[in-house]
Amino acid sequence: MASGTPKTLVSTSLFRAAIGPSSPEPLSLLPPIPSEVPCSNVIPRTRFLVDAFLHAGDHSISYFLSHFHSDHYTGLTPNWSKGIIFCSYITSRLLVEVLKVPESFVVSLSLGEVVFIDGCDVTLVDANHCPGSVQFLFKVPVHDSKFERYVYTGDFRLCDSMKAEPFLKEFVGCEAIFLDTTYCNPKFVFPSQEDSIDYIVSVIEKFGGDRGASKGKVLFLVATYVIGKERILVEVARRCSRKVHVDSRKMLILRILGYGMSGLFTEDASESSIHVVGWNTLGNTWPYFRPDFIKMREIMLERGYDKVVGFVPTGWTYEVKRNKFMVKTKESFEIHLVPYSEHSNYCELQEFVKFLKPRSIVPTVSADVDSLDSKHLQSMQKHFAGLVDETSSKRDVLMNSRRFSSELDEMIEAGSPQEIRATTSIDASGNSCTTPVFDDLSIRVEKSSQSPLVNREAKEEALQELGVYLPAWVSRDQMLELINASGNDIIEAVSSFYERETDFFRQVSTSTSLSDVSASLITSSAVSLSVSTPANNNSARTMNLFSSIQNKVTKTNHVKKSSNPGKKPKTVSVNSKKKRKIGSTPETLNSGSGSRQSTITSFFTKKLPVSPHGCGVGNRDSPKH
DNA sequence: GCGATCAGAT
DNA sequence: CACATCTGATCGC
Repeated sequence: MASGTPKTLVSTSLFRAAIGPSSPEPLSLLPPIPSEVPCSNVIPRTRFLVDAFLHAGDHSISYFLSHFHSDHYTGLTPNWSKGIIFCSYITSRLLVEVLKVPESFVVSLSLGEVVFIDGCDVTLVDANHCPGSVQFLFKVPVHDSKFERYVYTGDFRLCDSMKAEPFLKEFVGCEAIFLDTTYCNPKFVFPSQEDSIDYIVSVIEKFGGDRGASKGKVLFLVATYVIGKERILVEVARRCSRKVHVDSRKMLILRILGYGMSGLFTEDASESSIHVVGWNTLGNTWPYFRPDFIKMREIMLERGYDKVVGFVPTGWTYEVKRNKFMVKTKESFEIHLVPYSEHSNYCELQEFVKFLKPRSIVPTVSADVDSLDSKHLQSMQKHFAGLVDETSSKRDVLMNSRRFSSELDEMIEAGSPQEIRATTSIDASGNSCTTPVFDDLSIRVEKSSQSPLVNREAKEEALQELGVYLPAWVSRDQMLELINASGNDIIEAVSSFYERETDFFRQVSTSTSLSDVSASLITSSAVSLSVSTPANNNSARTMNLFSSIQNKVTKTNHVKKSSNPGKKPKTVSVNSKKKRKIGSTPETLNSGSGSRQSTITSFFTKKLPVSPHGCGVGNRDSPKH
């Protein structure tokens, strides 16, 4: 199929082709989209579902997958038959070869190519997340030859090339952006990927010399998960001029990703002293990073080295110090926590929104609509400023939403003298997504005739802003101090606050037993910041940042002591975890017999024919219609 | 027994 | 809670 000319695809016809002569009903006659499908996964005015395969059903026949991470593709099985899955080429290969999704249901689209699907123009642009990750641009017709434009970022990390992307530019001022809000909080300020890679390379080179053969004394370990953060490996291999050792699992994935012939990787451990290890090999990251020096020693002895230097590239860290990388050391082991992220950080999210100037924002992360009841929502909205809780996903959604909308006040734009005012509208829970227009979690940004912000109100604004991100017990005076000390830089202020908290937590946690931690934390947090904690605040409220840690600790202890070995005492209301009935399609087309969730593990346990030069897999042409 | 889904661990 | 993944238990037929 020639490239260049825009393709025209109609999902229904593809679907028919895929499932045979018994054609489905016209789109308009499909059943309504069930209300339990989160709005953050449905493109308004369409039947398009994005990254929502657990919600697949008769109501939709066009599905989109932004990237190949399990939390986005769950629901896809070898028996998939509910509709066409649109994704990037790399993702399509992974779907077919790893998950064994029937190839006839997978359609890969090229980046930057406008495709006509079910009456809508759809374009893929790179998401700079993991290999194969894309953002979807939907141009949905409404009436009078007008369109609504939607950007679905999937998981993404902003980069310069993204802002230069012409297709994305055409979506400036779009109706809504479905945004990856994973790190939508100023406390997450991590450096650019380049800086992080620079750091890793510099550490490796600091130890210099012993490259190549088995004589190497220093073993370097890089923790990654199955797919993602390959750029670190590629860059390290390239810039350190040596191969990176991976096991056969990782190598198979890398082949599918197109690195098979790069010569950057080897399965022969003796060829390299830089080895890739599994995500949890070097330690656990929760609730704070605890290195596993025992395992490191095992690996060191096993592989015949004298010293081990590990890298854990993670975006999830309480380490908020900028330009500083945490290093854990013991004997001949050291682990570098490198704040490497494949999600956009707070500043980048701001920048992206500023760039796109959307009319509304729909958070796609932590938007657990099922568990958001209207009462809770409304009360949170009402007491919003005081209810910020870093650890609550429900609140995060609101907070981030709110955050963005107020952010828009400043960001949206420059030239325009008119103020843009944001309103967060939260509907009653019964709101159905059948007409997938915005409700629940989306924020409408509307024009208003109010006067612009007056300068002298700036301080107050900043204060409120800051209040959103700090625990409720921080006093107004303290916030003022933080603001002043940071030169009115909100992010700096939040950052320095959490820096102190984190430092303190670390001190305490290394010098006391677990059961003492929570008590110490409460006391010392108050002390360290000279906070006059209101007596009527309960402790959970008081210890905001670490409340979850605290809960975890106490809960764990409690469980151990109490007679409740099997089950974790959940306080979540039963009905909030209602079972969602996925519409089971009567058409059990092509379903052979061996139907079972194909996992990556099962993929790897099979012996795949490996081509002589390790490049045979995944080299086919894109399965165009 | 089997597949789909969830809870928990890693 | 959680950057993602996998195992085993449980649910439902």
